[in-house]
Formats: sequence, structure tokens, C-alpha cells
Amino acid sequence: MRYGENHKEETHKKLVRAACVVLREKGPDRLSVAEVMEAAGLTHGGFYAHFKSKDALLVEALNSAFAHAGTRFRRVVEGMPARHALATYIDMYVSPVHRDNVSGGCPIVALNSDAPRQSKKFQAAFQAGIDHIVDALAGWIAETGRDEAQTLARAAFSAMAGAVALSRAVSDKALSDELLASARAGIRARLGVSDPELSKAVN
Amino acid sequence: MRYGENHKEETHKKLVRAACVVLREKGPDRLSVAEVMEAAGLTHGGFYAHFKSKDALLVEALNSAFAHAGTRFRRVVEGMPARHALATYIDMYVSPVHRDNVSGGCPIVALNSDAPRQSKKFQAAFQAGIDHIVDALAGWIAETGRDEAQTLARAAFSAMAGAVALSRAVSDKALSDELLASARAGIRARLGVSDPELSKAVN
DNA sequence: TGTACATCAGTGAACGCGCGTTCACTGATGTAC
DNA sequence: TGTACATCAGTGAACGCGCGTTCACTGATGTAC
Repeated sequence: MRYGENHKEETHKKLVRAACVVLREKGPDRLSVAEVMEAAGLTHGGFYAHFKSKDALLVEALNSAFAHAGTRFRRVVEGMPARHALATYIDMYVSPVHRDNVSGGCPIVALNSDAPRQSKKFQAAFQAGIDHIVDALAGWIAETGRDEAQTLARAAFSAMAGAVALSRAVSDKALSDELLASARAGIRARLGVSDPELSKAVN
Repeated sequence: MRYGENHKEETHKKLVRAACVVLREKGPDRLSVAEVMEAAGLTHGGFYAHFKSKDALLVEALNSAFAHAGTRFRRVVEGMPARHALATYIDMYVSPVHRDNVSGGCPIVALNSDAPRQSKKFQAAFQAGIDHIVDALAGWIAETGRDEAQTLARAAFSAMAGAVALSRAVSDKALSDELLASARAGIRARLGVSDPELSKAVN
């Protein structure tokens, strides 16, 4: 064969990787097949050797975005006791670093209002991504001994995602930083992890 | 003339009204000029007698959406003392009714992730809409005697918008209702208006 | 009172463009004999 | 060892389609004389 053993598989990964960045920057509708192929150094004609449709790429790209962003976040809190993990996760998520990292950040923030207009499969992947994060939060919350951990986690996460989303719409950096700090404080208080010692300096 | 005195003006309004519904349902990119004209009972050719461009329509439609949704929300709390207004506003905004009313609800929730990809004028209108709501909240918060009312208002509003946005992504109605209730409780507690007597039954 | 002309909101065909998708082809390599 | 053929990731032209936008035209009414 002309190419190495895993050549096609690697090209496929390269396309998904390129797409999962463009997806968060431009959204599903403005991402174009030709653009993704070009980003991988290929011509657009070869696309359908890798994906059944544009939508199939979008779904894979979304899952990839969740996996990468999730792994990055989870790696930091690995092995921490529940209260530390919870506080640290909130601090990381609701941070200027995350706000400024649209193309590498959480897809839920970047694609919030796009998701309901996409295909069933895309929506299912989006839901799964939400559930995954909420479950992690709920696990830590439950370990702190609180009831209704799942509901509490969902509400807390909605505040986290909302804070990052709105912080991106505030043009003044100082005001935006303040909003994030205030949101962090509110969410941590609500979950009973206000103690400053629970913070790990991550930003 | 063939038509009444205010005919053109009324057609213009009809177009904006149709667009401000479609805008929230389909988003700016999937809204089409032809669709809006058809919704108003006209053919697409006449569009540019009313608007300089599609973007001009989008900006007018966004402002109209803010005006209508804002008026509706504000009318309910009119004349209430600050603490009551604050609690009632939160209850109305973070409610199943609002969640289920995408096409008539707050554009910030419906267009959250679309806004940063639109024109400068669209983004400016979006920011203005956010500021308008935040200012109203901050006014009430300040009246309750708290410092940093603007920052607190921004953080509270981000939690409100995030809660409604996420509640729309939760398919199970009961879980979605719980999320909203939990979010309401958290936000009201954070703003010091937890007293159940401050609630006016609006849903 | 009647005729000729101006007005202008709306019509519908046409434009160029970018998009998702298809397909005949290329050309380097591996395999069969 | 050499020749003929199969493989298949990638190429590049072409397709149909919907979109935003343009424009010559319509036709009912108002105005000038």
C-alpha cells in the first residue's frame, strides 16, 4: 500500500481534531467540510472516505471536544478528597483561563444555543456530555454528605456554564474577572465548599 | 397611493415581529430572508425596500425581542418594593414557563452561543440587552443595601440565564423543573431574598 | 370632467456564491504467477 | 526476476441546492393641467 498501516486512521483523527477546534470557534453551521479538510492538508473530495456525512463529523468532533476538555479538567483534581476536588473543579471551570479558551474549552459553553437546532445524534452527544460532568459533580457533592446531590449538581453546573458564557460577552476584562470571582464564590457557598483552603491555585 | 398612510411602516413592523420569533427559534444563521417575507405574506424580492441587509433585520429583530420580553417581565414587577421585585423577577425568569417559551423568551438564553459569531452591531445590541437586565437587577440589589450590586447582579444573572439554558437541554420535565427550583433557591439565597413571602405566584 | 404622468410597495426572475455531496480518475504500493 | 493486475487514500471537477442580493417591471393610486 501507498501509505503506512495506520495512515487512514491517523488522517481520520487529524480531521476530528481539526473539526473539534473549528466547531467551538465557528459553531456547527459555520464549520465547513472544505475548511476542515484544508486544515488537515487535504482536498475536500476525500472527505466521504472518512465520514458518512458532515453531521457524522460534527458528532465525532463534539465527543472529541468533551473527551479532551473533560480529561484536562479531571486530571487536575485526580486523587483529591471530594471537597477539594469540588472546589478546585469549580475554580478551574469558572476561570478567566477557561473564558479565554473558547476553542479548547467546554463545548457546553461554546455550543449552548446551537445544540437544540442540531441533529438528534448531536443533541444526544451533547446531553451525554452534560450528564457526564453533572455526575462527576454529584458524586463529590454526595460525598460531602448532602441530599439531592444530582439536582444540586445540575443547578450548580448551570450556574458555572452560565457564568463562563456571560463572562465571554463582557468586553471589559476587569468586570469579566469580577463576575467570574463572584460566581465562583456564590456556587462554592451554595455547595458548602467556601473554605479558601480548599482552593488549589490553578490560574 | 395604493396603500394606507402607514402601510409601509406597518409592513416593516410585521417583518421585524416575524423575524424576532424565527430568530430565537432557528438562530441568526438559519433564519432566511425568504422565510421571514413569506411569514409576513410577501415575496422575497421586496425585502430590500425595508432593510439594508439581512444583518440589519437581525439587529432590529434582536432589539425587538429584548423589548418585548423585557416589557413583559418588567410589567409584572412594576411598583413592587425592591426585595419583592427581585424575588419575583428571579422566579419568573428561572421558570418552566420561560423554559418552554423559546420563541418568546429572553434572547440571551436563546442566542447565547450565536452572538459572538455575529456582526459587531448584533453583538452591541446583545451586550446592550444584557446590560439592561443587569442594571435592573443591580438597582434592586443596591436598594436592599448590598455593596458591589453590579458585580453581584452580573453573577446572579449569569446563573439565571445558565439555569434556563440548561433546563432546556434536560429532556425529563420533572428533573428539569427540579433544576430550575434548585437554581432559583440558590440565586435568591445568594441575594438575600430567600423569604418565601417575597414570591408572587406567577407560574 | 377628463387625460397624461409621477409615485412607490410589492413582484418574480435572475445573479453569483458557497455549501454538502458525488464520482471518475490517479498513482504508489502490494500481490499473483 | 519480471510482468500484469488489484488495492485504495486522496484528487479535482462537477452536481444541485439554497442563500443574500439585484433589478426591470406591475398596477393601483394621487397629482397636474
